[in-house]
Amino acid sequence: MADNRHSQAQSGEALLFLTDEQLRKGIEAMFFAYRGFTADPDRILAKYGYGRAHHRAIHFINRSPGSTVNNLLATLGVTKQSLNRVLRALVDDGLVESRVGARDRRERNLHLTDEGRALEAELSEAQRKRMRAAYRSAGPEAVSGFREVLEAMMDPEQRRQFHRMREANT
Amino acid sequence: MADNRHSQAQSGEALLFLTDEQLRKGIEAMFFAYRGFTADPDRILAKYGYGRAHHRAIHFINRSPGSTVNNLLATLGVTKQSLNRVLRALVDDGLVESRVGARDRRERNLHLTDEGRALEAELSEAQRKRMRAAYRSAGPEAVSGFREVLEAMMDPEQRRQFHRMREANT
DNA sequence: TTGGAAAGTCAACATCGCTGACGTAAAATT
DNA sequence: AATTTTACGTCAGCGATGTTGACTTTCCAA
Repeated sequence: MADNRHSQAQSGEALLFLTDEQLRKGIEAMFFAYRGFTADPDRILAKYGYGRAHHRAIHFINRSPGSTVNNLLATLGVTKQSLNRVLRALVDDGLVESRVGARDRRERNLHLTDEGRALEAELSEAQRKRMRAAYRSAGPEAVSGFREVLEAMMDPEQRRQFHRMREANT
Repeated sequence: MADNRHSQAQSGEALLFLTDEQLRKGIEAMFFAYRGFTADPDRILAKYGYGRAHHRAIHFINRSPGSTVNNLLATLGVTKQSLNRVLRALVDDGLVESRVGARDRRERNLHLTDEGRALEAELSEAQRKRMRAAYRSAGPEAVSGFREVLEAMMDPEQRRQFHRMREANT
């Protein structure tokens, strides 16, 4: 139960990366890396009195300008009450604009203001800087593998969201 | 500012993975993948009325049995007050044992009880199952790249913790 | 023997998830 | 035209998890 005994017996080296010990190291790597991943934005957000929830909202509004609240809800995977609290703060502070939908007036189309874009840029640059350094040090092939494994770790629903994001490029 | 214009000019394809767009995709992949990464444990923890903080404590106590509270604090990167609340719940519920240190009686050596080990196994198996599936689908070379990039993303302090963990194997 | 480290505790607070309930407006359906 | 559904906003309350600050107890070591 503690160790994956198949790996050695079944096909030797080829499956060594599937031992329980290797999997545990992967789990721990995710834990520590995610801490690094959020560290820089967290420091910036603290300056403005925001949290990670605000960052995520800002990120995806910037990513898909004009998107509706419901879309954002699905992307973020939180309740509307939770998102509303965050969104209200951003709108009140003038970082996000909420426009009544043209086609369907029940909908609200979300956009970043200039001020919102400025914060997005600050957050994004810090995060990209770390990613760039990690990518550069690991090299293109490692990056490709990194992306493959991450994608395989997502739930199907999350993977759909992830790919939908790819199409939403301007 | 919006796009990394060097990449094409400087050395063509070789640096395409460092465009801002590629970096953004990496950032989003981390976000969505981490959600998948924690989804299974979260469901299990909810059954017992625990959260992620309990999971992390259980994981690292299992990983380094007999470790002190201070060690755990450094690994988890939280305050002792925050950890204490979690640890107290686990001790009260009989999942963790806190033994007075033999050499230094101020210290507390933390161990999982049989019940604690049972929950650890349940959580760990769920998480490893997902990792195993992701690793298998991506292949050994991808896994190697995955690990390289994750490690490069950590803060130096976190990387030290990460490697220290490697040595702590029984 | 006294200073300080390690651990525990209490209080208060903030972020950010959640559920439940309710209201309004607009679109869709019957 | 009346009803139902959808989209959004909001209030109230709760829970997990992080924080700072202050204080006590224990006990090693200079």
